[in-house]
Amino acid sequence: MSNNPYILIVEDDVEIKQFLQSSLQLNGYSVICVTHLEDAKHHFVRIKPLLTILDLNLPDGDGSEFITSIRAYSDLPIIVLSAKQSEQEKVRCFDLGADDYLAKPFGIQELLARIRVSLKRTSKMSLRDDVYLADALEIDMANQTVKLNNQPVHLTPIEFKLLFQLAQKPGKVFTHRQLLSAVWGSEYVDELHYLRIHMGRLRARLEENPATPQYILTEAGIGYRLAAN
Amino acid sequence: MSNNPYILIVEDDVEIKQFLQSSLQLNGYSVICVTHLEDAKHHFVRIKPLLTILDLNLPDGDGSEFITSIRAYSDLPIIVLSAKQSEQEKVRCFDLGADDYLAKPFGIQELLARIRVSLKRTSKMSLRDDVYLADALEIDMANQTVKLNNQPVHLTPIEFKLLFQLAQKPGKVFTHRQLLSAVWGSEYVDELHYLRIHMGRLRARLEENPATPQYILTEAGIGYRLAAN
DNA sequence: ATTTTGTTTATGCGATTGATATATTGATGG
DNA sequence: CCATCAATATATCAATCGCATAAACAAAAT
Repeated sequence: MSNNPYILIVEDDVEIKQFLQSSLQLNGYSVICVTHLEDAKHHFVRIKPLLTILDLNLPDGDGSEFITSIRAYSDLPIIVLSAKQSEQEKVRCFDLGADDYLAKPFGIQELLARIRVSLKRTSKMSLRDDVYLADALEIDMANQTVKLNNQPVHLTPIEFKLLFQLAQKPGKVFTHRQLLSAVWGSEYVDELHYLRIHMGRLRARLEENPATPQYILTEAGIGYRLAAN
Repeated sequence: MSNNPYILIVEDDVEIKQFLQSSLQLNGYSVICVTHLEDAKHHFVRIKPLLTILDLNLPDGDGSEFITSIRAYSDLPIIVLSAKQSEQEKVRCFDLGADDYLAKPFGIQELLARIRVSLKRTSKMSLRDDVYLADALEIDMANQTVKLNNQPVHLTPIEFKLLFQLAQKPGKVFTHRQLLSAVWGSEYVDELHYLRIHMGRLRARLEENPATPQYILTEAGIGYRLAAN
């Protein structure tokens, strides 16, 4: 759902790839390796790696194309590796949106240090505050806060998870089992009463008149949904 | 008082200093140059430069000392210049808190590109560094002072960091892990009790009645935030 | 030498959650 | 239209969890 703690390595040279992979893993990072541009883009979208290590020279194109396409929608850090020492090339990469550039041959300790710097910075950036908006309901993921008609509403952790789940797709019906699995875990899919109780509590907080709910709607025999529009 | 659009150059070699200064000015930056460590620290506190270019080899000490003392309270970017190519030296600087490291001789275009990257990143983080004022509490980010009822309050370094972190975005909830990572480092993200203890100590200093805090608010299960004003 | 920080233990409090019981709703067939 | 039953909602209470704080002390830093 959110950022996975992965480092994506885009490198076609088998030796360097192995070297990077084992070094990073030894330092406690989870690593995913790809060798082609298209794979890289595909994986980036899916796993949202905490950081990408990118070799510029790839079999199916120039790595700088990767930077451009990623930077259209994400600020996650990219560290470029390249055989080229050319200053022009470095400047080009930086201006496309690379965060760092190491020319080969590089020391692995330096790379690891630069990775630490990038990761630390990301964690300080407090990420973006993605906010869900559904009618008068405002759900701030980063702050785990909810506002109703611009009034802050206090929710407990479970209540927040429930509401967040429903807000993934307003209007869509989530089955009891889906909600139980998402909030409590897959081993709780039969504890229907948990859901009832906490939905009740959630309504008590959000609904003016819980008996005739405006936001959290019941689909008898199936589950619940958040009012669309 | 607030962030001035200055770049601080800490460099004792006259030739390089001149070269940097004119290059940066030609590219539209305002520049302040100093040659000594003590001057550097002094100016940093006063002008809060958007970025610092730091030569490690200074007449009155090692530049890394500057990094350490600055990083105690500020995340403004620091780019290190050094004649040393030593990987160990680079790693040391990065881990102290440098944002980038260029070994001499370097290309001015590369330096300019790296400066652009750092500045772009800072502007995305949009942290505040002016004065937070709420009721009787005054946090002066530029001067690193805290006043309560116009009386200076003494805070320990950790207490400073904690409070400044919260003051980066009053009202925003910082998770336990974010605070632990920002103040102690990412390897401490699970030491929740550190946070509790020191928040308690901070409250003891700032809050009239620590049991019903006015400024430092708890978000149960998530983290802490500074009361918005 | 003094202040600051890390570590542990214990305790009280209030909020959250889970468990149980009871009430309410709403669809359906008589 | 009412009776019935299943599904849903709520009310109440107890167990648990998370938080705050204190105290005591060692270790580290200044």
